[in-house]
Amino acid sequence: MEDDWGLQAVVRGYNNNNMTTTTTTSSSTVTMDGNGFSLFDSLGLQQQGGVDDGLLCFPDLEELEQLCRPFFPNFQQQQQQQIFISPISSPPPLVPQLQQIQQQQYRPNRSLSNPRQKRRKNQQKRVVCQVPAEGLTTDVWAWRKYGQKPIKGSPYPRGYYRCSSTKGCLARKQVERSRTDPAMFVVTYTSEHNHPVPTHRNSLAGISRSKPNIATATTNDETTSMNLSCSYSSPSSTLSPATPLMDEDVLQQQSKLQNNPINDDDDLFLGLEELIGPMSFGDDCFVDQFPANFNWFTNNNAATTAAGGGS
DNA sequence: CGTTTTTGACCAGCGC
DNA sequence: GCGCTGGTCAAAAACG
Repeated sequence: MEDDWGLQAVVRGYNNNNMTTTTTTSSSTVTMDGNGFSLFDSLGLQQQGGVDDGLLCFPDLEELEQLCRPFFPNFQQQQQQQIFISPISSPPPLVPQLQQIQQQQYRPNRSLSNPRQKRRKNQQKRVVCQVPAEGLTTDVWAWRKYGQKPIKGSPYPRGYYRCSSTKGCLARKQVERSRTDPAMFVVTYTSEHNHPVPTHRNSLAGISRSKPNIATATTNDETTSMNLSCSYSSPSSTLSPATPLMDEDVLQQQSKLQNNPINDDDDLFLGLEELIGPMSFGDDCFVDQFPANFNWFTNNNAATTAAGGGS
């Protein structure tokens, strides 16, 4: 697995350095630049630089605003604000309204009464986040890998993850290395969490299935495994994919993290919950919950203001 | 024992 | 209709 970037047991969020987030609907996409972007500022752009894989901009401001409005009753006011979100926190919460929409549109779980159903691909809404390799870190959600596929046109396979916090949670996450910039990873979220943020990790047993040498824990030459059994508490607890991006520092960092497991996570979880509320992330339109001038900060110390969407 | 990753197989969407 | 492609399932193995 030396080159298997497919996330290991749990993919836990991001460090938001240079993170770019894109919300995609059937017809449009919103790209959020992690360096303090203005969502609406970006709307005028035809194409977001630095975002590969064909990400587009949201062409319809009104559509976006309508999506946002249910989540931001004071939407206009919030456009004047800046909301800081901790790098240890997950992307924004999910809104009930969108949850309903999503559940109506997409029920991929074959275990449900219906046989496997797929929403038409071109109608899927999703959020695409582009994060640096070292930005793939912790997330309040627990993700379980359920598949990996090579993607045509890309030398890197795509890993498929689902939320493992709660049975029946439809949240999905896809992670693949950027084709144009192997140092970056494209994380795509679909569907939504149907449960609050987990406060304990007892459902996450086995997340730290780290192997003695992560750098060797790969199965695919073209992929890199990201060890994500890291603590949430450190702003530097960013784990990059094993190789080839793995460098000495990261390996040491991972080693430390593995030797210093998640004892403190509960406190952090609670802190997160207080900070951001019982958010849900994974619906097609999470990003829509951000106010227009949302800034995604990478500095842990800056993350003191509740992100939009909390309860 | 409960959880995870791995991975081949299956299935549906889509383009031709 | 056919083939390609992407997304998911599920069995087996591994881990704590």
